[in-house]
Amino acid sequence: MRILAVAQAAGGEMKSKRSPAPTPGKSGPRPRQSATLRMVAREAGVSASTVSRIINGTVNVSSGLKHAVEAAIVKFDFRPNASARGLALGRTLTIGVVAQAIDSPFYGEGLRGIEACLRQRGYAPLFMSGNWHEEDEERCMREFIGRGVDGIIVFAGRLSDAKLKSYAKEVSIVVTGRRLRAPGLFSLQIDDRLGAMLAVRHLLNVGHRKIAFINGSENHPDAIERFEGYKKALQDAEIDFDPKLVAVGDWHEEGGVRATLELLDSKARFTALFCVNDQTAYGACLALYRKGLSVPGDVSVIGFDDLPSSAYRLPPLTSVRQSIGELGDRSAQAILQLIAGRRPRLDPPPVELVIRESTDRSGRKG
Amino acid sequence: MRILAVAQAAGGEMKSKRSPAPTPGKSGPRPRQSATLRMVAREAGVSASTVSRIINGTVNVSSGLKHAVEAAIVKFDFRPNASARGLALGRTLTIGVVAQAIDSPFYGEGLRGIEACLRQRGYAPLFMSGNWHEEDEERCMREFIGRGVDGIIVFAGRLSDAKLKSYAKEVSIVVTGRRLRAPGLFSLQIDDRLGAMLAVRHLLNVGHRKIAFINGSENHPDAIERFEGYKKALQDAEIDFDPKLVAVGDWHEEGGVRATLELLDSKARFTALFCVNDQTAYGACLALYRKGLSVPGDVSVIGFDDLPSSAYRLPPLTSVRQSIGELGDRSAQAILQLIAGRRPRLDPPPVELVIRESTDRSGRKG
DNA sequence: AGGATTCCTGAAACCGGTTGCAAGAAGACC
DNA sequence: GGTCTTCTTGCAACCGGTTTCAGGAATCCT
Repeated sequence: MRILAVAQAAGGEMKSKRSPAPTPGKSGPRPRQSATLRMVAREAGVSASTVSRIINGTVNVSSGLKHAVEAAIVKFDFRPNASARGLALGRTLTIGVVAQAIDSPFYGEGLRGIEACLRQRGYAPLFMSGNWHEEDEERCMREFIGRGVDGIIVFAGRLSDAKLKSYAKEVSIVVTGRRLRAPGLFSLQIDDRLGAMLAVRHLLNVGHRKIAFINGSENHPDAIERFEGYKKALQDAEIDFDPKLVAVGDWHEEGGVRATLELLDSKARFTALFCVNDQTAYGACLALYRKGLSVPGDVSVIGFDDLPSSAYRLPPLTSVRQSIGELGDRSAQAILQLIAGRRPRLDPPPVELVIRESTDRSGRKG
Repeated sequence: MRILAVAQAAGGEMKSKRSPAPTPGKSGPRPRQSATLRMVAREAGVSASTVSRIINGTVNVSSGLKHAVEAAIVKFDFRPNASARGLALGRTLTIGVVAQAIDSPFYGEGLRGIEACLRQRGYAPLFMSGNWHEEDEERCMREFIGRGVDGIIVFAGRLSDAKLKSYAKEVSIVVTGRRLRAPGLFSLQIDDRLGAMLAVRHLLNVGHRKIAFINGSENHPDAIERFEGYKKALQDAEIDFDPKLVAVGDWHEEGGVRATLELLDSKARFTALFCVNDQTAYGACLALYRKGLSVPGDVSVIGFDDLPSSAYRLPPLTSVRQSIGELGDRSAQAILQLIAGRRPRLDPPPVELVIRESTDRSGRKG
């Protein structure tokens, strides 16, 4: 009799004291009665632990039971509850990703790389945008930590180094776009300086001497590095740096338009224009077009990033390729290694010049 | 004595039988000893339930305890464990989002709208890409359900209606890009047909009679609707539909290039070109340029989507604006309403023509 | 003042997987 | 056949919040 009672209790037919409604919504969502581990166990006539072990392959189980359990799993279309598993394991198989904007060819490509790599390993990315505000980024970080992500990738973020190091005490972090060393943290940086030098050297090689530069925001690390590269390449060619040939945009098309108009309105003369990124170059081309100048006839234009659509611009844009997708992929690899307790040994993807049709021999205005 | 023992056990100072290592990795990740509810409770000298109630504002708590608890929360920088909460509540405050590609101006904009709306309500989006494969999308759906997302947004997906309806039995679903009714499912569709008609009517208004069309994939619902709109507008203008003026691309720039070259190589003559989306139009412009044709001098080109960068093309592209960000925002609203058990009553954002410089009066070849 | 409410708070039972421990079964060996 | 291993398997105790239930205090009523 007692045994029967126990079996009944274990059977789960018994009513729980708690309200059985899964969610207490007003008119209430649909039932959503997904199968649980114990239901599968009962169906297969084994204990919950056995089912768990079969699913995870933790230890050997006799093939008879195995088949029965597998049949039950299929029958119920059972999928383990991720929250429960996360709670028990202390891992969520989720990686937080902070980007500045999801809609942006630049970030989009990086996120694709991250997602592809993570998914392959059973992880999923949780994305949030920082919207170019440090406070927003910080909110993302706290949200991620609260959600118990296993690691965080900060893709070209603005958080201060100190803040990042501090967060790295709580969770593994990979950050791109800066060089930073700290326990639990790994950084992956494209060689922006070299990329900028490649761009300017190319312009020099085809005969340009008056090369203007449109920067992104002035204090952004990437911007600083690219500006440095620009100056260094000029210096190597023994050309004096002229501050009047520099304007500041905003990393977007609109800033490129504005900065280009500024340059054209100033007395400064130039035959080539190096833009801090492709979107800025798009704006620059439009501004030049509006002023009746042709690219590359009157002014050669070169960008940085080599966004997918740059190959389809009119004219196709010469640019410095930094494989952002690849950078995303490596960031993902790095975070997984970091989580596994290993020290990542990964180089950032290389930069290379992609010559298309927006740059040409020094034009008539030279 | 017994009481003491109990207090000790509740105190948590006692060693657990289980391994205390949070994660059994090889050299082991960092400790990650985040505070728990009970630690906070002990610090404040109250029970765990009281802390939980204060955090959630479930019921009133005397202000003395409240202050003590709040101080303890700050002291430990306590953030409730999302897995545990998800397990207890049966909700994860996470919405799965299936898109075809994260890197794509089109999807990017939609995802931004979704994220902005969800975040505001305390939800976070879990993104996965379907990569234009139905099997991939299905994998996403299963993954999401396994992770216990509270709802899923399928952004312009390929899953069959039947599959979607079936998934909708397990979880709330919002799908864009098709018209579909089912319990637990809500669909939001841009009026593609009308958009296409607006585009073609504009071309007709400025005098074009030979209007070619480049489609996306032939069987995609959006493509079908836009094609229908194209034919309807021609019919309204009493112009015979000519299948030789239709080519098929792939929604991307490359397909636009190929299809345009096909059209040019065929004997068919046309003075205007309506492309199924902006990316296709970008490719078309490049192909025309390669063939020495000017836009809009020789051929007028019009796109669909009005991607942000279309305003910065050379020439700036005339397009049909469908506010994809807005569509994302409304999808997010809809899924939250669905989850709350309410029936969403939302219209898709309107389509409108944005006239720029890639379309002009019928050219010389007319 | 005494009894009936109402309010606050803690103990304990969940949510659904995972896993240490030990008992029982099966196989190995003398 | 008996003893020692080695496997397989179930029980129960976790993971960390949430919530029901009930006890005790405070408040209200006549």
